[in-house]
This record gives sequence, C-alpha cells and structure tokens, in this order.
Amino acid sequence: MSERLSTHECVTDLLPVHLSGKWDDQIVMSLLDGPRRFGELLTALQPVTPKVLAASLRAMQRDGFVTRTAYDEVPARVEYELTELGRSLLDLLKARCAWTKEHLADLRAARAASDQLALESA
Amino acid sequence: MSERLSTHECVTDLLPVHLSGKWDDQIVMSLLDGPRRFGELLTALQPVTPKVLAASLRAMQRDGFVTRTAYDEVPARVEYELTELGRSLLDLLKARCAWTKEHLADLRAARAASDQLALESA
DNA sequence: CAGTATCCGAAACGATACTG
DNA sequence: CAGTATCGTTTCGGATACTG
Repeated sequence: MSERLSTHECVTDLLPVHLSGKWDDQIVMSLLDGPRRFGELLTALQPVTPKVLAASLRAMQRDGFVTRTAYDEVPARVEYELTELGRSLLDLLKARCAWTKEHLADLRAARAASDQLALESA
Repeated sequence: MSERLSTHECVTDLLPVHLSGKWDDQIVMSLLDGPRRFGELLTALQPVTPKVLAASLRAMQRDGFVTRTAYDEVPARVEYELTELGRSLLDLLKARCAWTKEHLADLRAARAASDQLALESA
C-alpha cells in the first residue's frame, strides 16, 4: 500500500475536480486532436442532446478546461479547444484506463459473483 | 501528449468504474486501515445518512470493492473491509490527488477568471 | 447496532421545438 | 450553425422515523 494519504488533506480538500458528468470524458477525448465545432461534438458524442452538451461545455469552460471561440461569420461558427489544463486531464483518463485494464478480470469476476447471488436469492 | 488513446477502446469500454458517488472516496479512505463497522463509518463520514451509506456500501460490495461480514451477536455487529480490488482503488485516488496538487494553482486561477467575468457581466 | 421505509427536494439527463 | 426554452423523467442525496 506504500505511503498513506491523509483523508482530510487529500480526499476532502484535494479532489475538487468533478469531471463526473456523463459526457465529460468523451469531450476531452474528442478535443485531443484539436479544436472542434459544437456540431462536430454533437454528432461525435451521440446520443448527447444539444442542451446537455452546451451545459457540459459551459462548465468545462468555467473550470478552465476548454476555450470557446466564436467567429463572426454567417452561418455562425464556434470552436471549442482544450486548454493546457484541459489537456492535462488526459493523465487522469490514462490512470483510470490503466487501472481498469489491470483489474478488468477481477471486476468481471466480482460482478459475476454478485449476479449469481442475486439470482439464487430470487 | 505522448501516446494516444482510442476513444472507443478506452473511454467507452475501459472506464466502467464509477466510484462517482459522493462518499465513495471517503469510504475507501476510511477502510484503508482495516475493517470498520457500519456505525463507525456513519460517524466518520459525517454528515452522511444511514440510507445513503448503506446504498454506497451495497454498491461497492456488488462491485467487489468491499466485503460485508455479519457477526451473530447481540447487539448486531457488521464489519466492512476492503478487498484486494478495493485497496487497488487507492491508485486512482492517488492519481487524482497528484493531478490536483500539480494543477491546483491553474484551477484556482481559472475559477477566479471565470468569477471575474461573471461579475462584470452582472 | 445496523440497517430499512417513506417522503422530499435538487440535480442530471433527455426529447422536442424554437430562435438569432 | 449554435445554441436556448420548455417540459418530463430519472437518479441522487437528505431528513426523519421505524424495526429486527
């Protein structure tokens, strides 16, 4: 287990990052290659609705993860791009992917065992 | 940015772990030192309510992160303990803590800038 | 002690339609 | 095109009271 973490210091205070929205992960992934327009994200993240996507993007903009650039053209054109901070979120995604890869078998086994118990009790 | 991650492979398929509940992080932290009773968790995680704590523990048990051991005593006694899989979640917590520590200044700055803009537009 | 039952409010998500 | 408005549904967390 190596070094301990103080609950108060680390979990309560040092985890203010949410990114728990249903689409936030995918937004980050979709923006890794460069700026994307609202409509591009809308189709890339199917089946997200415009309302939810707009809300997510506003939140991520507020947190400094993406920038929003509106071009004064007709028809309208808006591009979203990851900031440096936003790109750094990839570290977190990679950590989660690595963890899951490493423990996928255990996860499946645990789920299967639980499902089995649920069946038996029914 | 180093190696890329495929959206489909990593975000969609390989991130089935939620642990996004409000108290899950703290439950893991509280159990790191060893088994804890329901009541101990209840007071340690204040101000969680018994219903929510029970729901979180059931979910974590279902996912194979904790075990529940009921002792046939009077008064009742139940202990929750992290499994090996559950302990491995510490890796994820540490990754999030490290990320936050590293980017705390940027996070605060971004928030401050957003708040400033909100004020000006009001 | 270790929960469950019931009710509640807030938030997130979603479908559809509409506007600058 | 890039959203917003409106409405409904679902999920989550919370408060209080009750039971084996």
